[in-house]
Amino acid sequence: MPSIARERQPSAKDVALLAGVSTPTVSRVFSGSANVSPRARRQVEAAAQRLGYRPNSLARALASGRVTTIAVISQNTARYGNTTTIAGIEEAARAAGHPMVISVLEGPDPQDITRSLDAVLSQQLAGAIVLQFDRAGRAALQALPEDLPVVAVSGPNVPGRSQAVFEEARAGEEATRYLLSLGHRSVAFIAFPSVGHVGGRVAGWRSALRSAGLNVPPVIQATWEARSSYEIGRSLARDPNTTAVFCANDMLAMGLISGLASAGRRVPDDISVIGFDDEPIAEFYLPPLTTVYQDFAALGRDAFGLLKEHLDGSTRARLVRRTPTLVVRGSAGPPPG
Amino acid sequence: MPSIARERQPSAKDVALLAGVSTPTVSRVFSGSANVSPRARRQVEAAAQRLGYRPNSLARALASGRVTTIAVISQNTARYGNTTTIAGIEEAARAAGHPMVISVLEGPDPQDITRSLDAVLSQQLAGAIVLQFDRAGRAALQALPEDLPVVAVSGPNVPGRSQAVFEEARAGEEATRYLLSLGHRSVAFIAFPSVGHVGGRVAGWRSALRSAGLNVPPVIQATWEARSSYEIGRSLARDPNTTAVFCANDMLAMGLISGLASAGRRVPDDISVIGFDDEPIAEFYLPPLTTVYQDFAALGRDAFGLLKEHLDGSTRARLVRRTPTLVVRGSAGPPPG
DNA sequence: ATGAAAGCGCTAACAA
DNA sequence: TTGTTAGCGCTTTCAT
Repeated sequence: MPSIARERQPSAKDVALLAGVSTPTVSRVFSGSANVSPRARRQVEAAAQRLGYRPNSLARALASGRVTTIAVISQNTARYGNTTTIAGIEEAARAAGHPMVISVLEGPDPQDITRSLDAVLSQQLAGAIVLQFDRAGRAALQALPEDLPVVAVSGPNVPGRSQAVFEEARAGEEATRYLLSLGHRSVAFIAFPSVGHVGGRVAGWRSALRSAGLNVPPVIQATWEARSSYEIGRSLARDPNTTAVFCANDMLAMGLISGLASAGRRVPDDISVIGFDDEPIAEFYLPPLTTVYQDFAALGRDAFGLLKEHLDGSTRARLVRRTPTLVVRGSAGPPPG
Repeated sequence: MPSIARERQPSAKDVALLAGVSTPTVSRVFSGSANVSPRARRQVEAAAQRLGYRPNSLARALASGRVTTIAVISQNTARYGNTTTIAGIEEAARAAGHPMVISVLEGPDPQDITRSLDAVLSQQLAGAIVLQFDRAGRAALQALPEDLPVVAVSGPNVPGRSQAVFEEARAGEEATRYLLSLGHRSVAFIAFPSVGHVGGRVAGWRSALRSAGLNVPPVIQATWEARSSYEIGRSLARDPNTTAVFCANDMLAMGLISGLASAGRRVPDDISVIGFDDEPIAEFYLPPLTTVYQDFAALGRDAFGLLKEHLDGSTRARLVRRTPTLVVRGSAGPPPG
């Protein structure tokens, strides 16, 4: 465990000495206590300024038992949804004065989880936000101490914990119905790896198909990589029965369209494709992607808001929902012929 | 500054009591000291296990004066390059046992910088990595204490500090020469907002044009948003003289192509476009984007490696370079006619 | 190899 | 309003 010792920073004692007061007074000034004479306050502030004093937050947390650091626990931080959600959390946390550490889970195995969590828990957290976009998130959620304030983001329901989610099922239904309304007789679904439950998007797709009295075809399984749906596109190109595909996210939708194109099939003329997420690039894809917008940054802010309620003493688990919205652009149209 | 008090966690004292040893012995066991009898070690480990003891890293850092947390300082965390670089840093830091906090700069104004930095510096950092993809990074770099181990990533040269960079100029030159070799008589350049110095990509573009004895047209200024290059595309569509465009990143390239398409101009038939970064989607864009690959994750790992050298005692500032590589796909071809 | 004592920089409880 | 004293949970001497 490496580290280096650096030039000593000024302490409250140094400031106290220079200001001609005691350390607790310095402490009072910096913790915003009212009970300080204007004179003492002035002197302390001047001294602190001169020395470049900054309270040591470690010592502070240790002495007071109050800790403000929150952790964001996630398996992948680079994918669009994760990234944007984390940025939303960070923004809200920063505004509320909470430092944020990021803890990346190496995988869904119990050992990985335990190791990652041990590392972050030794840090004395005020609370944690767990991203359940991946499978590891679920496992982590269960391994976290009961009495630690925790909020889950997305994923399956977590009894007893606050949670911020999108109403994916509704959106999935809407997207599927939209495709149906265009005249398609069936809609295929391409899924990314399951998060350990029936995702809302799939559920919505199924239910829309069923309410329309249609058969529910088997889910087409992809990975998280656009390449996987590219390959799927190449084989789907040979299947004249498939006229509409609903993809679990934009990356898969774009990979699919690209694969389709490489096999000579055009979107939306030959086949319609809908994505999910509305990544910034979706609007500028060719064709512009019809997709479902989700405000990930707001989801992240929601999550922090929920955590904050617990930090402020609430013990009630709350569920906050956000509604994704269908964005109609150019990748879906009527079936050919 | 909110926070909550939770159930007391077991301390070294509790473990010591249960194990029938003193606290220092517990400390020795957990800090991997050799001078512990096998018997004591066993008892301590058993007791710790039973109590679920985890050393308090705050107290540890405070008592030892050794601190391991590193900070990543950046203005934007959501853009592709930033995200991926941060993931690379995180990966390397995690492997080396260093917790990582993320500190987002609100803007390039001195007050913003000071505020953000104060918050993160009060946390007793072992070191920091500053992302200079944005302007704020530069300012932050200068505001950081001299004696804090710091490494800069990308951006202009920083005397006295270690730095991990891409050889952008070389790559920019190569991309431009490639366009020229296709038969284009000139190449336009679309830039994102300047980071306060002449970016390597622009420099490379200029130098390639000059060596070919060509005029250097004015840089076309865009924002970070694809929409801005989309608009540029719409107006460029009316200009028959422009047959090749080099974009400072893939987002701008895709926005441009989309804008061009909306005005009826096709890529690469009517006009050639090259991007920079090779985002995962670039390969699946239509047309597949010819671009310059940069291994951001490796850049992040490089940066941490550099920081680690300083944490291990080195005071020598080192520069680590990585070579981007041209990836030829379908968005650039010979000029029309 | 181990324990007693001191101290990291701060805040809390109390007294004045 | 202010200072004194004690203590947060750990590590570090320094004895033994």
